Amino acid sequence: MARKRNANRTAGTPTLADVARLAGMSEITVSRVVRNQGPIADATRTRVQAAVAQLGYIPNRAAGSLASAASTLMTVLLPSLSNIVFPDVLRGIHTAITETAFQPVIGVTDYDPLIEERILLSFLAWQPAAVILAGLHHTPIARKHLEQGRFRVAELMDIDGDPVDIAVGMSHRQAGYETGRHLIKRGYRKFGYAGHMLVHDDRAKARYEGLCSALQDGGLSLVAEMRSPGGGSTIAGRELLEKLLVAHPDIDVVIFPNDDMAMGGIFHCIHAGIVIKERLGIFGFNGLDIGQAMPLPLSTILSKRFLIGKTAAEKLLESRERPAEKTIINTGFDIIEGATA
Amino acid sequence: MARKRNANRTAGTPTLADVARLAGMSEITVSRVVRNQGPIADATRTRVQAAVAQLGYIPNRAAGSLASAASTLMTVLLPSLSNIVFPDVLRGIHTAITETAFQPVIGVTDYDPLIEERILLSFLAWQPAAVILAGLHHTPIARKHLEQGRFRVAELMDIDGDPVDIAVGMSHRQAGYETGRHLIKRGYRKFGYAGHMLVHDDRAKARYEGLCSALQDGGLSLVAEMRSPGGGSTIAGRELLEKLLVAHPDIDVVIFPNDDMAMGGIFHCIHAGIVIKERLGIFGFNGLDIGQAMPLPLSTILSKRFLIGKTAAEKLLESRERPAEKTIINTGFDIIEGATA
DNA sequence: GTGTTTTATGGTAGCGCTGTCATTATTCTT
DNA sequence: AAGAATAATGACAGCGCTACCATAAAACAC
Repeated sequence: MARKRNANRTAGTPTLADVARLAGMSEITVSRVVRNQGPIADATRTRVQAAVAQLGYIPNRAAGSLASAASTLMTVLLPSLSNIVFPDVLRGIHTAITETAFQPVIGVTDYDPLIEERILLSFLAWQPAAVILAGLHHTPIARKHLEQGRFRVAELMDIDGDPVDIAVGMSHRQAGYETGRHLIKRGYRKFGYAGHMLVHDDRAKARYEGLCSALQDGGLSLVAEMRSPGGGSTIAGRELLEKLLVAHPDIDVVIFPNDDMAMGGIFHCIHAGIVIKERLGIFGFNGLDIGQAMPLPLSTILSKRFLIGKTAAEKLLESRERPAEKTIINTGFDIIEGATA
Repeated sequence: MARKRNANRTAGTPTLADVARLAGMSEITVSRVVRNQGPIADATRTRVQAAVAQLGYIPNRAAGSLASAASTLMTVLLPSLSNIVFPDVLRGIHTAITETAFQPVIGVTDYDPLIEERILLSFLAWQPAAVILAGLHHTPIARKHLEQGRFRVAELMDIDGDPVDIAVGMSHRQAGYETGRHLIKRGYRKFGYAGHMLVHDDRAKARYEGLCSALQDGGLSLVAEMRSPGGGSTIAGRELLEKLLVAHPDIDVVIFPNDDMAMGGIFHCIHAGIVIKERLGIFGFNGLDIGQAMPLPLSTILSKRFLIGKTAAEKLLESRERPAEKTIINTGFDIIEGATA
């Protein structure tokens, strides 16, 4: 009767007790061997491992997490998967944790703090060992949980602000500013901006503001500005630049919020016979490989997405505890001069 | 004494018992309300929900999974994150499950069945509700676990083979074959292939074989073939085409295993002043947006990656049980005529 | 009005593992 | 050689939840 429930559940799936019985050891010893924890005699280890292999034992992590009040899960909340930036970050995270026991659970927030909050709470139900999210801007409730939780927190991409524990990324404001200065130095004077309408893309916004402030410091300002109602795709960039040039034929350089859109801009120029760089400069952001493989390599800023993900995950692995003090890691950025501006 | 352990663990984190006490109900009733399961009087539900909100109760999924021998986790194993194809699939999966209780745990296999096996086993420790992986080719051990596990299985991308439960994808062999037929119809006769050396990319291989067999059926064969030692990037495609043309200047069309490489090929042609389509046809695979945004839209095959992910996840959500019989869903593909071949 | 089903709730016993505290054998000090 | 430290193992309770069975009240059948 007592076994009935078990019979219907696990139906032969071996447990620690089964392994212990076969190896002639206590459960706790088997547990220690499996977790590679505490002092174990070589002979014991060998015997247990043989029993594990023979039974094909797979530890039950739900039971383990419950007993130890900690899991091996790492919550990763990303704004989007359409934008290659975030798969790159995820790849970096994955590279760092691939040889560890950590397993990433991922959520996509669509750049919406409320969705982020909802997903975060649902993921906290697993008592994750760490939480990685993008940006420094979260809802008050999310922020409270991040600060009080029994897990480490890394906030990626952005470092202009006050992190919970660890921030890894770059200053997007500064990147925008440097973009402006670079283009002014190149001799451009009539600046256009071809953006998108992703309201919650705080980082694109910060770059935009940095750009404007560089122009201002140089005695200039944007002479034209448009935003694509769709997302920030290549097609959107292409169509938007066409419109922008109809409305403002006098601009001599256009800044796009990302490389995808900038490449759309290039394609429009090729199509319309506009001489890139001389007649119209084009500048992107991200430093995608494909932009650098073009006949005219795109002028842009290299954001180190893979490095950001990898660094953050490595930092989180360093300790089991929450860090005593906040850390900000600036991975920086590189201006890629390219041939389009 | 008995409380000591608890004190050090959860330190105030409210449990079901706390909610039950506050609401004046039994734990099981609270559990039912939280899970939205079984008949509950409206008044009870309201009272419980108020208590949940007041305490900020977050259910402990580890305990829940242990008790019910089932989790809300969905294991997703992808070959790579560098290739945009898989983030697209993941996006589709995410779209399908975003309003459900499922949470994706992802692993990256690097196209290696042994890594896939290792990650699969480590993820099975969570008793996932479903497993999604790419391709139909797995190690015998992995296959055994997939067949015997208490979860549903979907194998994505490929349908040329024998699935465990559900396969969602397209026939890559057929796609390769159609590519060959299409190009022959277009008048091309001297075929070159510019591939990569990802040994485990079974699908690229299947397309290659389909292509060869179409050529054979048309009384033709590849006159030139090279493989880039690196991955399948745009840069690789650009450099490879240059080399291929040096060795075989007579070819009149080149097929690439993906759009990224094909775009590299286009960039080489633009750079070298080769008239695309007339002098040299170029054909890719995937139908990426960026290829269609180019001045000469890339001739390619649209693989429906997002749809594959979404369909698979939806199918998995349909039932809690393993399906009685195997299902193969062909999402098909579209030839995009483009302007490059 | 009696029997039967349905609705709403609760008691209890685990799920499979690990933290805590003991216990015994072994090695090291001086 | 006696005491102290270390290495190796085990007993046992309990983590927070849900499956299972039971019960009581309400609704329904005839």
